[in-house]
Amino acid sequence: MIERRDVFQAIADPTRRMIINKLANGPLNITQVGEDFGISKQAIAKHIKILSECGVITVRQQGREQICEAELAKLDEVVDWVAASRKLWNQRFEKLDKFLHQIKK
Amino acid sequence: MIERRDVFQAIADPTRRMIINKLANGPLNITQVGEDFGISKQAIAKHIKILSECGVITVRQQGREQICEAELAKLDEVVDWVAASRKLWNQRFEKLDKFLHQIKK
DNA sequence: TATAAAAACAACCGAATGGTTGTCCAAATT
DNA sequence: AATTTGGACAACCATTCGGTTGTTTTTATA
Repeated sequence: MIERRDVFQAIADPTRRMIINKLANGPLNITQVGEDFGISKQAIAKHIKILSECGVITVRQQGREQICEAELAKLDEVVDWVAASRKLWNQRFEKLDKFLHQIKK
Repeated sequence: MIERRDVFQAIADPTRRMIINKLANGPLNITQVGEDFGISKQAIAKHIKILSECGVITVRQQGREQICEAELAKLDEVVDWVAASRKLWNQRFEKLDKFLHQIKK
């Protein structure tokens, strides 16, 4: 098994997606991030760690608090991959069109 | 842990992303999909199952073969989620702008 | 100063993940 | 008719995942 820890894995978990959505409204410390999720603060901290390792969020120290901020530019990687897949798919139909056009003559 | 089996999980694995890319060039049977990956056909079949359960590909029987075809429209869910997160993020700055504009008067 | 709060560190747990091998069946091919 | 081929089914395995609890350290606050 290869080392996986990328944006795709970061957004695979629904709790992490919710964390990203929460942070999209503005920076929060870990305790604030964890509010309203029914899980322990430690579990949240682990998600935060994964998200920051993947570059989807950044974390900075401020006194005793750990402030988390969304880095939504990282999600470009995901959108780019989808776009590239779509391009391949469309090219496939273009090729078919060209072929059909050719045999019609 | 809740039952997770959605598009986000489907594209989380790099092998599955490569399968999607391969199928974006046109339909293939399971054996063909598995070529050039260094893993067993059974492992590929499992990935195919997950992808089809998530609606990212469709599988149809044709004689003794199982033909897989990409359903890239399903990836909209991912793009939509990213877009929604971005929207929140942008609104955040708009609010800040409005606030700064207000205190300047 | 005593206490509460934020978070790190560590150990543990059950379930899911990604992979393997072996057996078997049905459809093609020879 | 015999053999190959595509794939299903099942059992197994090590690792990762998402979560827990308990302890400790540091920073605020009453």
